[in-house]
Amino acid sequence: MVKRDNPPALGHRERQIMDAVYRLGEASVGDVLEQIPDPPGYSSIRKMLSLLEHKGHLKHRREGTKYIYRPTRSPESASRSAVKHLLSTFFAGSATEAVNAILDVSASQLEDDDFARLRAIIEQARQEGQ
Amino acid sequence: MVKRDNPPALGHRERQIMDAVYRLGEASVGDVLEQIPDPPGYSSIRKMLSLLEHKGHLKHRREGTKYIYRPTRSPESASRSAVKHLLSTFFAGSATEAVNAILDVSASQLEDDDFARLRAIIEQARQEGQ
DNA sequence: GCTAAAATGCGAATATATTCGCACATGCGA
DNA sequence: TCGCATGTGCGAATATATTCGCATTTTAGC
Repeated sequence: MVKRDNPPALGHRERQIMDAVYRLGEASVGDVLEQIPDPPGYSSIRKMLSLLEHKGHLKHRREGTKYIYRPTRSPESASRSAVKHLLSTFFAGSATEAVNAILDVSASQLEDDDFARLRAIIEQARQEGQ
Repeated sequence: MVKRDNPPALGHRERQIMDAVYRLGEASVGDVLEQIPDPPGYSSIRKMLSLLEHKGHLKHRREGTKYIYRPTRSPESASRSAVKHLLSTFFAGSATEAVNAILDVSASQLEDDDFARLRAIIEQARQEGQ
């Protein structure tokens, strides 16, 4: 009844698991399990990981008796996409609005050093952008 | 066979549609349709919207003959969550790293005004954070 | 070599999400 | 008033995602 050509998109758990792996850099089944709130059983995480590998989002290596998974896509690439998506969804593409929102969320935890670093980052971007 | 207590999470299309509505602020079926790449039929979008309303994520009002949907959660609240999630997933919670990534992504489109604004934002955050 | 512990492979049940078609309502111009 | 264009309501088929249990494999120690 329906055509279905496009690459299948990720479900909610799949995204949770991918996020966990990105957060950790690389992860075993147990590592992922610990990252997920209200987690399903060990078996389910395992299944999901191998499914994600099958779909091409993860790869694994063996370490001793267990599998260690990591994303096939680099963190840089993935985060770049996530940032773009965030900007376009909530900030009309405006970098300044997005930065403002980030600082709102985390201003209370920043030290003088961080603000100095931020100024430097902006200055560098200004020079590179021209 | 399985327990199921928790609030059901959003699927891929559901998220796409919520994102579209946030991007637009408010949207009719057709508006959403235009926002989605490789979109399903009009009927499907419609179904999804009413489902999302049923789940409590959207509400609608009537405008002439059509429905206009908007999120029940404020853009501020939703974007704050999205920002936190982005930070923790890709930047180990570091605001400076996140800002750096944003500027990487959009430095080429920024004007002098924007950089001035960024400096002001940082300065303001620095003062508020103390 | 045998056993327990810790992992994986895989089948298969179940829950959810996603898709659409058909019927009905409404507004509008011929 | 009739018929078309544009909308909604809703049922129901289908596709996907999610869950888990059982069998098998592998490692380490006795």
